[in-house]
Amino acid sequence: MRMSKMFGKTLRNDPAEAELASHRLMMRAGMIYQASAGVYSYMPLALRSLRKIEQIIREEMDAAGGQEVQMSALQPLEFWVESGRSAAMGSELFRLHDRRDRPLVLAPTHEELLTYMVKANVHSYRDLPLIVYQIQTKFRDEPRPRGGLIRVREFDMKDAYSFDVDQDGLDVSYDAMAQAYRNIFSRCGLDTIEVEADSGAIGGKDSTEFILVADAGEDTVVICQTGHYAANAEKAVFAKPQQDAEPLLPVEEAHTPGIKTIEELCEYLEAPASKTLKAVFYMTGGELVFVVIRGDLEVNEVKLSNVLGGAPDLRLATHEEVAAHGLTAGSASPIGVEGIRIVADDSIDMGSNFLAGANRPDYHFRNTNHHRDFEADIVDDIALAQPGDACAKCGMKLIMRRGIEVGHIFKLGTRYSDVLQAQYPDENGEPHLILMGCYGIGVGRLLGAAIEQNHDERGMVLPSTIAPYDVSLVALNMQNDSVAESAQALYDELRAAGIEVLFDDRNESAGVKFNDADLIGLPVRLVVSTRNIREGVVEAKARASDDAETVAARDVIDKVRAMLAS
RNA sequence: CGGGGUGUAGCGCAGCGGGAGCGCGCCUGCUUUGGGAGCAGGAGGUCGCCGGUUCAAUCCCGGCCACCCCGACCA
Repeated sequence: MRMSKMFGKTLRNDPAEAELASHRLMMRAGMIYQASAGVYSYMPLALRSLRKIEQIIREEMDAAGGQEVQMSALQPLEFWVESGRSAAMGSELFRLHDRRDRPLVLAPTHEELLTYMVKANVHSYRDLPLIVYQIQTKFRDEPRPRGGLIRVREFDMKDAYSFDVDQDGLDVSYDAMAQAYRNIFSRCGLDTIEVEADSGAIGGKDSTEFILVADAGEDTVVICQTGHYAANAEKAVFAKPQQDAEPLLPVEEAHTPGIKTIEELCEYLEAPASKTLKAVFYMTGGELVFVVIRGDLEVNEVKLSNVLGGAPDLRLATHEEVAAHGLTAGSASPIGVEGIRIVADDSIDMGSNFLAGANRPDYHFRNTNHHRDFEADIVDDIALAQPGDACAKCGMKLIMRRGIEVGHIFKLGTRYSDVLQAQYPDENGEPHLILMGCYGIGVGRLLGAAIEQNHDERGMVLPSTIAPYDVSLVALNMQNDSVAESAQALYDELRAAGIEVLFDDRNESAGVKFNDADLIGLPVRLVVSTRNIREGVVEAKARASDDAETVAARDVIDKVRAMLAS
């Protein structure tokens, strides 16, 4: 490609709107054009990278036995009502009506439609297992798109879906997909970690996220220093500090004037936070939920939502809502509370004789104990892991990192086959529900994440496998006939050798060309100049390196190939 | 949806009750060519939209919209 003709110009100023490096650099390089919040068009440079990423994905999916399809993005709302996800996805689902006023959606993902397609085409256990995948545009009306391609409303995604006769088969498909994912990210030049994850609105049980560690990431992951355990903070478990059991003591009331927080209580009564019970109030679907957790821990709202069976619109209750139920925020405890669901973290059973609110202002109880003094309706792990907590597996300290979720794989089980009645007959003609898995990669997000992980102060430093071209061919002084001729000859020669070249044939100064080459960040830069021609050489430099070297003109192809391979 | 911020030329920004500007980019010509060149000339704007105040509004007031950031939410 001749840069003088390329659609997409570089900018000399950073666009003010872009904060993330990947967003800023893609804007500056003229790779993307924003139409609306979280809606981007891809210019040629970005599209070439995306096509390369797609091709890598396609090869690995095919190698794992996948068959590619393309499904309709426009779907009847009916599919989503039947699966129950119209309600579950709420306003995240783009909805529209056709001219006959029939309700439609722009598909945010394709489990429902593909399940119907499988019902129509899988008639026997002999047709299973089956892995089907698609690479296409999906739509989600995100509450807050951000970060360029990192979080968008219209996006390209690879989704694969597996269909198996039983759990063992699902496990095999899931493991095959996990390995394909490792291959894909590795081939794209990305360092990812695998973490246990919450499955959210997709549903299902086991799920693993592939996270690219980056400060700009939206997700927080919890990692054991040993490397044996890693999980999304939404899901992460940890070893809660144990306390020796004590003989149960009688409840006593303590005067605690003006004391409202755990911190104040601990100071006033000279007790550790782990000897207190904290009351936190949430609202979900109009119901107030009383949450109790040991004072040294915090509530994990995703875990809380899950133990409540998927609490819609879960949020902290306001002081007014708490007061309306006759409770006293700041000195509340579950003792004597009736008619309100009480959800407890299992930490309240780790220890005894806790300090807790007395349900009237300025008083607390000493020596409260679960079962003896109150009974929780649900007891489960609803605690949030914090940096420095102990790993549940080995006891080593957990650390926290920010990361970008580039892939997520789920064991859906019968979540969709049950509600949509996708069955197969076994050898005896007996019907069984098909076991499903689904496996997603955000293609555009992967490009953004790749740039997030591979850039310096001058621009992108793209992995060779996903760079839009292999080589920046920089001709210094195109006005000079010998430079123009020899650059053109090298351009032709490189292309004939199957090397993809972005030829900077513009009539720009050396500085502009070098800076643009650094910005776009192709793996190899070749320089043709009068100086080099005089010596019969071409200068070659890897984008990732500070050092350039000169090579004889006849050795350039071999040199470029070697640099691309390294 | 809550909080904060910004809307003036392609990009970055200044301005201010009465002439719409600067830097970069763009066009023409000449010179220049190893890290964002020089000189000369030039093009480009419903100052986000609607309404109000005023003799007069880009500027003041009100409403709306859009975009960005934090949070909520979310694959």
